[in-house]
Amino acid sequence: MIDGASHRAQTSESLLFLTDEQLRQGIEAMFFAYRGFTADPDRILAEMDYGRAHHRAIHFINRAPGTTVNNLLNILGVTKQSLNRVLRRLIADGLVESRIGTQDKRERHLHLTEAGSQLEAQLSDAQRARMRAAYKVAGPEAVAGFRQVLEAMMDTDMRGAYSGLKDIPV
Amino acid sequence: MIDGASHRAQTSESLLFLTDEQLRQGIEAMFFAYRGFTADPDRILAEMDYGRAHHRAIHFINRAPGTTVNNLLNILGVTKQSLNRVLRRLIADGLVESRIGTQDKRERHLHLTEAGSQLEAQLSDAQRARMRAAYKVAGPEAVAGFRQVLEAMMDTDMRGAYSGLKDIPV
DNA sequence: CTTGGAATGTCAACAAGACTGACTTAAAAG
DNA sequence: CTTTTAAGTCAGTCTTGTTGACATTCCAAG
Repeated sequence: MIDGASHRAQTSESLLFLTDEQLRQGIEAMFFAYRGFTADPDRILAEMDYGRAHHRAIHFINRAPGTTVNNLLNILGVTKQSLNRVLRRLIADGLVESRIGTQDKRERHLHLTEAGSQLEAQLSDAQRARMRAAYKVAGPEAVAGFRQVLEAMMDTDMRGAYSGLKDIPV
Repeated sequence: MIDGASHRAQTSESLLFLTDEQLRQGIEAMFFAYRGFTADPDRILAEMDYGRAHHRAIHFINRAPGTTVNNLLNILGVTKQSLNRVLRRLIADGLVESRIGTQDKRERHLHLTEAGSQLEAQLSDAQRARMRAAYKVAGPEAVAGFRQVLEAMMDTDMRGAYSGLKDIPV
């Protein structure tokens, strides 16, 4: 710090976006936006008696085909028992296929079936549509900022999980 | 549209941020960030056997003291039975006070007690701390973009609900 | 080779928090 | 006086999270 004046100027001007009021608005914006974010897939899922948990499983299986149950567990941050109930139903309904690992027979490798892929496409089309509309309205600069804040907000071990990776290292 | 060339330029250059891959990354960033967003309050709540539902009620009662049950219902987007279960407990535990309306005696106006305010402060301090850290890392420009995208992503009837209003008109 | 521990996955039971539907009470509005 | 509105309650269901107990499989140390 070179002098007190520059510090004061920084606190009173360029750091205005860090006031409690600004933060409260950000918190509420996050709450309402997340509701919008899930609203469209939720409607589709409700029609076929699935929930958000099924969506999350389908999404990440599509994203990383052949992923193991354990890997999925770490990404989703739930217990294996909780995930297992969801997977059991998806497998029974013919949306997901569980293949016993060839090298390690304890592992189950998960893949979407044709029907599973179709539902995945339907769900992510809906979710992308809203995201695309929001991005379009806000513009590329805003999108860059959006992504920066989200990245800084998540737990550090999740930082890289969504970028461009084939395998999700958690 | 003036000519095909300018249209092509727009699609291939300035709209690169609207690719499916970009959107997928945004979707996953939203998922992971929301988990971070709720993680700190969740830990505090778990210690006293409360859940996210209690947090939401406490947050919005603090935000709009004297709000009616019906108003809260519209903000939270749950059924009155669901909200009632949460409010009953908060009132029994002495965190929330329910005052019969003076003008319209059918209405119940909700206020935080001293103990309720203390918990609210504890929860929002934790949540603001993470938000503040993220804002600080990303910087004011990014924050502006973050807010723009979130606003565009929420349902239109929720747009104004979090800005600077005393009463939340839903 | 065997055995014990670690990893993986399954089954059962329970709790929170959402939902619907039916109903009551009290007060306001017509 | 009748209807509508605001709030609350009771009962039952569903999703999705939790623990605990258990089976299977792999691997490494003895």
